[in-house]
Amino acid sequence: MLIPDYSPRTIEPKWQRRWSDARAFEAQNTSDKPKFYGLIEFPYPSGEGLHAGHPRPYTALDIIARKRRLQGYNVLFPIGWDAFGLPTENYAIKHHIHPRIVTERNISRFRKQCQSIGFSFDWSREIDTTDPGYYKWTQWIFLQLYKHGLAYKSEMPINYCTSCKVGLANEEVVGGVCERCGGEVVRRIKKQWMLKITAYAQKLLDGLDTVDFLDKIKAQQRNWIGRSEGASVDFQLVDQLTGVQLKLLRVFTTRPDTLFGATYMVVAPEHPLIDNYADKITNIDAVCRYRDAAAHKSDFERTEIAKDKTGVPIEGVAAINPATGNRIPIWASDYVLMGYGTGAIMAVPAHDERDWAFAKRFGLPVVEVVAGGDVQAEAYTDVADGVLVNSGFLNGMRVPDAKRLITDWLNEHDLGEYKTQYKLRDWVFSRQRYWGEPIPIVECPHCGLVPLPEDQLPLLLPEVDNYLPTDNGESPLAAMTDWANTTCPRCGASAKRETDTMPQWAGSSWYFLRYMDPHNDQAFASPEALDYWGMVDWYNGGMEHTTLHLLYSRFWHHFLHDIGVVPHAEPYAKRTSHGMILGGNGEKMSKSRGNVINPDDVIAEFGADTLRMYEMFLGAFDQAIPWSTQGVAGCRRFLDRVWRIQQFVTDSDKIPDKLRADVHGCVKKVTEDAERMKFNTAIASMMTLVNVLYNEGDVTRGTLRILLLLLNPFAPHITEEIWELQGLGAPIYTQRWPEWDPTALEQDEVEIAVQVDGKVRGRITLSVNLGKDEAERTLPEHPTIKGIAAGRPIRKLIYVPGKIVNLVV
RNA sequence: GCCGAAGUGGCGGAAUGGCAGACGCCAGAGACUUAAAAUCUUUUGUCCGUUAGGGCGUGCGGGUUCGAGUCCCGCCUUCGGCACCA
Repeated sequence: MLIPDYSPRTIEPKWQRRWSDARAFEAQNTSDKPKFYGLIEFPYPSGEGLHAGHPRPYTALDIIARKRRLQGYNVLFPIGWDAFGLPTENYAIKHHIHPRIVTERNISRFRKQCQSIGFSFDWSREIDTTDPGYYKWTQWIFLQLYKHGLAYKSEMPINYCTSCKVGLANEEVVGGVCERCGGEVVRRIKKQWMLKITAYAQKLLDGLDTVDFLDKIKAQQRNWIGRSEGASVDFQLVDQLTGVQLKLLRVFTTRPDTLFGATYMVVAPEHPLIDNYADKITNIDAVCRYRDAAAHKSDFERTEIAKDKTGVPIEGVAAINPATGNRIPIWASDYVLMGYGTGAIMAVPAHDERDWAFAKRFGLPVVEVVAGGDVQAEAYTDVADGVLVNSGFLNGMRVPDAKRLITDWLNEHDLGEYKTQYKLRDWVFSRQRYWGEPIPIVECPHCGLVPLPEDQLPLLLPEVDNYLPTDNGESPLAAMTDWANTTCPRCGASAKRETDTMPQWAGSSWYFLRYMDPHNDQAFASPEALDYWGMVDWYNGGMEHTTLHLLYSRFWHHFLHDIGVVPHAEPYAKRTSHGMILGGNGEKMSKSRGNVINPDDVIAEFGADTLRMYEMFLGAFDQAIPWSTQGVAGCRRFLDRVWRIQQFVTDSDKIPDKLRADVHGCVKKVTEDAERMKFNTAIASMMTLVNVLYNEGDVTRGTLRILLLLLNPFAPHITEEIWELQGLGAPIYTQRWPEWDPTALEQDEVEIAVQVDGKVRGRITLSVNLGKDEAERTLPEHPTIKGIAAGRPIRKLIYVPGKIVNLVV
């Protein structure tokens, strides 16, 4: 049969139009079919357009979505744009273009690129977080959080460039200086909006037991939440000169059993104790100097264990160890962080590595309270087996018992109690930026913080001329007095709007709910839609989003569930992750490294189907992989071979007997591997099948049908085109996924390897029905086995049916 | 530093504790062609050997096991995250 050339340039736009005209991939909000909601992380529409990394997870879930449709599901596979954010704003500042214009331009480029790859997104549900119709509901959710006491204002440090006089994102601070001007960056305290995610720490932990996330994702979230059990202990502070009792200093410890070994205390340099007792601290100047120096370091720099510990003694104020009654010194050191626990610790140098390093550095006493190590040589941190010494009434007890006893004792004497502590910190929700959702709160001199009434949402971003933050560190909106000055919704007095905006995380914390009912202007989604589509069945994204976006969105969803507006506590039933695509040189793709691959170029040269195949074939889906342009050609070659199969298709709907095992084996492999995201081996098995078909030269219409159905989710355009050319019926997207016949895969005999002491020395063909006992009895007499043993006595024979025979000689 | 991963031919990678290197790329040889491209056939971990065959091989060092790329202990290196990039 004469066939036309394979021309992706022609057939790909053709099928994209057909699917679009037929609304082939639009999800129905009511259906008799079972539902499947597959979700990818919606992109940030950057100025650079899609790079080769984007299509990897998109193609993966597109394969799942297309396969599910063929398997008879009503599939929701949506797309949108997470379009607020810093890069757009910085671009707007630099080029004096409104960020909305920049955003629109970027979105339209992204949209076009996604369409050219043939993703089966439901374009009728496209959303954009910067659309007032969308961010109205982001603001609405914020108001609910506020009304339930989960949004509050608190003093938090921001990075502040002393030269540009603007607040900076962490990313804009490089090596401790401002990325743009190289100026000095300090931490400045500013009142900021916070969300009380810590109130959900336990729920977020417990919820993990109910969902199907990869273990490494659960592990990272658990560690991030960082639950630890211990005790809070109050230390009496005293004036060192007069001995007069001052306030209590509270610490959290996971090792209350070591209380007798607490020989000093350490507070974070920002600890309020310093200001409270400034008049009593005799070396207050030195302490303040130390505090200023610490303000220049990040938490990350401060807690590095390898570096030398720094610190300054707080003279004039001491603490009383409640167990020993001893007066112990207090130090300020930056290895204690204000953000974790109480910002103060009891130091037990004998049994904590950081305390040990600090004590050695400053000559503080090290007192052993758990026997078993040499605490003058190194900290002894074993908790399981130690026995208490030098610890009064705890002596002779094991660590776990001592923990209980001392905590009970503290409790009885009103000096402390059992305490569960989380590493998780509340979420700083303010940004001193223009391109974000305005926070719908008014600050009234009489009423305080007043939420905007819900009927006034959305609170629109005003038009401003200048997107630069103001030189006192306030948001650009603060300079927009027409907008910022308003009246109090409660008392009508003149009042001021909140001028900080929300972080980009806000819009992405609930977007998957909007897809369920994107055009609803009465609610963020109707209860029916939420009920029908929830939960997301399969959410794939990057590992880099595990601890922030994924946790933030789980938090919001738990909250929405608690106030009764969504039907499930957890948003995502299943979460998987993909590896990054690196540049050809093995480094992260970035403009500055000059190793960015643009999918448009690949499509122009090889076609979208080749791009999709290659992205899925180049390696294990969950691992980072460098791009190889040569590998792309191999995938195109495979599609060419598939195309040319048409030359020798015979007019039979049967699968030839001799090919049944190959064809059904491939159906099984592709069906199962796709579910496990083993796309590379699924493709390999289709390549193997095509090689077999070429070798046999016997391709019936029946065989071709199955090959095309299997390949369709991976390479949808070429398969539809061949299907049509060969007259195989209505388009593939209306067809059914094939099933394999297990009987086709059964074999009577199997050839297995024979090992001697674990090394392969020969092979033998055995019946698959040969039992283990029978084999171990009869095989030593088998001529082949005897030959392999070569006269040596067989001491033992291990037979694993269908796998191996191992002789021990 | 802390948390989570990864390390296998020239390259990307495959392998429920059971034949290491499937599939693909690159490279070599051959066929077709006036020629080239494309395509097809074929070789390809490495070392010794004419062959038969054998030695060595999954980051490094130990261990468990009849058997380890896979499990355990200790290292090294690389990647992701570390809360205002998203």
